[in-house]
Amino acid sequence: MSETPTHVGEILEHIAQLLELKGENPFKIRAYTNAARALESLSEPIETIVNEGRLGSIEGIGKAITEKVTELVTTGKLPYYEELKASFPDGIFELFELQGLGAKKIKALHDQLGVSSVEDLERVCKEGKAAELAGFGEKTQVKLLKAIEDHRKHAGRFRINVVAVLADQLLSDLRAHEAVGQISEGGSFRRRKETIGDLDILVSSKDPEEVTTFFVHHPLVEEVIVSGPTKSSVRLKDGVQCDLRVVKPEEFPFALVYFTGSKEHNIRLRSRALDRGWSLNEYRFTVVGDAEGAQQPPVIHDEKELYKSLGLDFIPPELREDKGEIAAAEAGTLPDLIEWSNLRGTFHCHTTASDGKNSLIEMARAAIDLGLEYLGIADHSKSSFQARGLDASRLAEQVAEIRELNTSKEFQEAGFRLFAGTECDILKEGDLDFTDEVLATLDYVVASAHSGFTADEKTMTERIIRAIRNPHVTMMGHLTGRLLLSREAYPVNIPAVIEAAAETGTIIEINASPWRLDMDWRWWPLAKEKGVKCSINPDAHTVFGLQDLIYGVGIARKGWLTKTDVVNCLPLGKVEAALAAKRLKQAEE
DNA sequence: GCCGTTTTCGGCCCGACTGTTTTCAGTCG
Repeated sequence: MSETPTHVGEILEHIAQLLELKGENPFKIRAYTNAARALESLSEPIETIVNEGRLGSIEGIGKAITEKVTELVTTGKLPYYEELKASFPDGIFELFELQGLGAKKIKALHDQLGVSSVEDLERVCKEGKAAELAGFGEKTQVKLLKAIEDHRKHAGRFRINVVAVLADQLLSDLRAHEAVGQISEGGSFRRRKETIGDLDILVSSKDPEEVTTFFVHHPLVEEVIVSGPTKSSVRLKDGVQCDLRVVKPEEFPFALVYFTGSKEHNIRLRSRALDRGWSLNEYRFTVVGDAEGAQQPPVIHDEKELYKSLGLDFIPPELREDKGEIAAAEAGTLPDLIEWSNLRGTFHCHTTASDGKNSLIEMARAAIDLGLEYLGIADHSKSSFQARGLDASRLAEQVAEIRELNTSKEFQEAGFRLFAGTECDILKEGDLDFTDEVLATLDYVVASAHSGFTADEKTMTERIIRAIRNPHVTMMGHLTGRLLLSREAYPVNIPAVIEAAAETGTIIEINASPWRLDMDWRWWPLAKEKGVKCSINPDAHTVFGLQDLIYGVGIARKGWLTKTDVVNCLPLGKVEAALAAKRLKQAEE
């Protein structure tokens, strides 16, 4: 069983928590936390890095942690961790997930009341014992019970579409308020992460209390968690937590950078500021040390000027993940990221022929309304029984219908075109659900796996690569099969798949459904480096589903992609050749 | 435990809010 990066990262995170419980040096604790983060943002298998002895060259991983991770990856065990863990029960880690509960309090609860799980904590709180501990009180006890309830009700994160709806409403209502000056979303939502923990909103105002009052009384707010003069937290409908910060107008750019994060990105900016003799916080630059000789920081009006003052080009929020964006901004080599307006069409949509809710013509008209020049239809193939997958004859009927529609006056006048495709199941062994003769009648083919998810990594990878080697497979659909917050990805060696895609000229999809956002943004820089093209596909099952494309654009941006990396930025006149390129190439070879 | 051109010691990002205190510790982001 191989150690996934997340698994190793999780163990380092646990070590940090255990050291905290033991009251260790805070900086040692931070070192483990930093190392855990560093490993979680890797874009290649950790085994490779360990085997090639490159672990120590990752920033935040030094001699001691290199040894421990190497031991863990090569032997599957880490005695140091086992020993630390021996003094505390396994349930202790879940306690760290409760709001308002940290290491100090967990330790007090454990040592004095024998609390070793969330259930234990619930019991001692109900018995009134928690309130008797030093530093605890009645209010703390009530808050802990509430935290347990919240944890059970809405543990975890939210898909981006859930947060987007709330954000749109709140931002537009706040924007209309007279006391609100500048306003922006922040946090992981602004960075367009695949899932969002909470929604951050930043406002500038000369009357912070007025804005805060308006905010905590907004109809979407179900509960106020904390509320101070400049900072408040509420629980919205659907359980999403939302934090509002109100700052002075001149503080806004500093606060916006600060609250957009990521934390790692901010730490880099701060140390860059220190190099220039300035301390950077969420409000301003301050000259540090003996001001003699230190240069005065410039006056900052917006984020762009802030980055410029640190010798950097403006870094789009999606890139602020400490994955090389600072170095690129310094060198002036940041990519010109793809934008929504660059999309000219899209592929991989469903209709009522399989499991979609709208007909062919309804989907086409919705695409025209969105301003698209073309739409690729890819209904399920016959093995997807549950989705009413099409067999060869139903597919042939649909192809005929598409060809017919393309000659219609309506399409001609709109300069619009449908492409006939399929979302063809990858069967066991990597065979496809249609014969090559059938596939050859289509404009393009999306190949996806919808079954056999329990196969091991080697089998799954071979299956997918075999499908990729078929000359008719234009693009790979939702590469890992993950359903965010619901179903884990099946194991697949992504670098190997990227390699095969590069070799064969196979496109890889960004499935833009907020449930998938697959292939993950962390892999796109590698794919781009290898020359693999991307297609941003909505996997739409309704006319509204086409709008999910916007989330796919966010993920493409996070993956450093430009419009030249994305095939559906090509105009109608050129995209056909891009779809045919692989078949031609393989025919020549 | 990590890091480094003031480099092998002595730093390590910084501030808001809450509750329990009576000036501050704990937690969070």
